[in-house]
Amino acid sequence: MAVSRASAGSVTIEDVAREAGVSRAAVSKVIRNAYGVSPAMRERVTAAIEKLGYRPNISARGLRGATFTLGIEIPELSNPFFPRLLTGATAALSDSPYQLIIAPADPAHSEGYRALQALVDRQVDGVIAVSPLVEPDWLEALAADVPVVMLGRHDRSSAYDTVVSDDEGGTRQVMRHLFELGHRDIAHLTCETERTASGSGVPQAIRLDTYRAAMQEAGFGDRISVVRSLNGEAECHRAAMRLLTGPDRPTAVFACHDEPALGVLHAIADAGLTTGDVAVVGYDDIEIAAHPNLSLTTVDQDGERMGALAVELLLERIAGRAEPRHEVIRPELIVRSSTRPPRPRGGATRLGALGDR
Amino acid sequence: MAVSRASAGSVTIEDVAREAGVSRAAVSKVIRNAYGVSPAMRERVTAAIEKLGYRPNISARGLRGATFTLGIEIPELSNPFFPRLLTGATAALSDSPYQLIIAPADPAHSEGYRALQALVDRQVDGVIAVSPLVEPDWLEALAADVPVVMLGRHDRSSAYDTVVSDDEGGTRQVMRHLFELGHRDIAHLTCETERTASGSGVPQAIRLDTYRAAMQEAGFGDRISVVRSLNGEAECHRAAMRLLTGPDRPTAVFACHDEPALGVLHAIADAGLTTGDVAVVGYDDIEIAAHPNLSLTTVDQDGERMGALAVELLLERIAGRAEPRHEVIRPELIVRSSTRPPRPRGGATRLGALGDR
DNA sequence: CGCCTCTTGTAGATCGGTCTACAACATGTG
DNA sequence: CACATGTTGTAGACCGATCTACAAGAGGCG
Repeated sequence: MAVSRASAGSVTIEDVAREAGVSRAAVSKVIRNAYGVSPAMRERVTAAIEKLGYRPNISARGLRGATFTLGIEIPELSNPFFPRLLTGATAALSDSPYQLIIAPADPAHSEGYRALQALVDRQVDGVIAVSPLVEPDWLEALAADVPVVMLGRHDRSSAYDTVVSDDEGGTRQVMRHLFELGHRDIAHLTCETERTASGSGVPQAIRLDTYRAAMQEAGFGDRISVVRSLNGEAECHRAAMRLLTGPDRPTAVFACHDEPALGVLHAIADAGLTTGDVAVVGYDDIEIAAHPNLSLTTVDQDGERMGALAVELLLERIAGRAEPRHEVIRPELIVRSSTRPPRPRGGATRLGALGDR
Repeated sequence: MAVSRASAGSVTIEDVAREAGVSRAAVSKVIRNAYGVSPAMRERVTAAIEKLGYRPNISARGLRGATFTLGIEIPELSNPFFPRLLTGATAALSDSPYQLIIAPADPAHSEGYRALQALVDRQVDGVIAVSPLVEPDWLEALAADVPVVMLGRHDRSSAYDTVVSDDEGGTRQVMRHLFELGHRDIAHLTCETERTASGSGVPQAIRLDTYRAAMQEAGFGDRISVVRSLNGEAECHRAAMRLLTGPDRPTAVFACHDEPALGVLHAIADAGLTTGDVAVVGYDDIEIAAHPNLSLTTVDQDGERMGALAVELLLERIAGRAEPRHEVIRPELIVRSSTRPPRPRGGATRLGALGDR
């Protein structure tokens, strides 16, 4: 283990300077790779640092210069999509001097606000925000203080950069796939209303709007069926159960992301049905979706890429870029066995009807 | 939103003091709730803080006093068990002045070391370490600097507290359950060797040792079969495939945690078998294990409780406790449909053999 | 040789808080 | 009334770095 002795009590820059027989400023220059250092001095200072196991105190550093810390704020880590973002972000930083720290957004408190504030209070050099619910205005004010990259929301601002997936495109792929299989009674399972206000820029809102538009355009406007549910597997399961045992059982359910989709699969099993009876599509392509026992058709968002891209943009901002950048990732439909053609129920007329579109 | 304007440029304690017409020290006293503040002064200072939207700079604070920040280091967030810890820890802090920050352990770098160092460098008031692989000595040195709680490893030290699950007890429950169902050819799927060295205190090592002991004690010592695999679903799947298609197919597989167990279920499906042919047991009870399409028998570790307990111990340490505390959580076997009695294969003799134990 | 420039190193202010020591004043007590 | 005690507020050192301004010395050039 070539790991330095755990910060050894507290060796300060003063100690290093004494050991090397130079001034504090000299040591500072060496560790910052600043101008005005002779090879001889660098040598001696480096040796002293090594010998004493010196590590700069980031708090002290933060008072004047950079902390080499990037903060990322994440809601509900229980959703397996978010760790994908983190994996990408961490990997993108692995050879840089920057360290990523994560602040979990406690849902009990005002969602992302507290966590983002906490990061800024700690003098991070930049923040990545994943919270879908913080107000754009507030975020803009934040961006005046510190570089900000917003992940996964579609509103644009010149104050901060964004990385989003093309949610409309992804949803279009889902709907086309279901239409091509012959589905027309397609329900959409999404979150409670406040999160999906049209125009809010939240991915779920765009998926919902696109679902509606696609149904309209395909001539199935009268079959639009939107079911809302609170977060959590149990809640989604309950909502799905109502949907499946209700009077107008759809032949396919498109869930706003994979977790509710798994809840639908759960309900399908409980209702004694199979995905042959009711097709299911999710969104995100979380790892477990590929498991043969679930085999969920879904949309891959490449969270790793999004995380890495967010870090990249943030580092550019820190390096001085002022013009905003807004990156869009192309999602990809992954077809698995949870989507099959609808079973003919009331005769073959329906399939025929689709044929003459 | 009663959220203060995003740190508003940078209002310092100086500004607040001027606004309230008092000294910096007075403001400091108010925000720290220190002794020697009259109600009148408190009033004026509080008003000034409110008016200016002042937020203390944590870096500056860290230079002398506390940062009210707890750090937790987590390996591989992709494993859904770890978010459970975080949920518990976050919830335990939701009404305290402390903020949790997470440092992901980049597997590319020397696992937990870098992340733990990063936290200490940032002057956290205490750290929770989840890394199973950092050396106890190193951790002890760390604990000399800052309060430490080690989560999930069984070695004890007087320098730091620990929170662990009773892995031996959990494994005993698993083995008893399998024996009672009639299984004797039970294989154990675990991680690569370095992680499971006996006596290392790593949970996987204890589960392995207990598996071996239980098999011996039941008289099946000659049927002990340990399969090793790297981390990751794909790797586990491959290892499981070898096991299932090999000459001595076991009737049950006990995996060291849920992710490899899901890999085994995957392999079982691929091999055209069912859990009627090969029973599967996992460990951790991650959320998806309860899904009817998987229905994995596993051991619940109550990660939320462990996380909350770790925070509790850490706060005690910070408050001054010096004697170590070592908490043990009792795990609980959750029986689902992935474990059924073995199918009689070579006649009924085997079941008979079990009977005369 | 005198002057100019470039390199190398240092002194000391500064960042925004905390905390100790102490001054000023009020109150209680013999 | 003199003195001890308690309360309330302030001044200023201090934490550990960064960073500006500048001094000292080396080398180049007419």
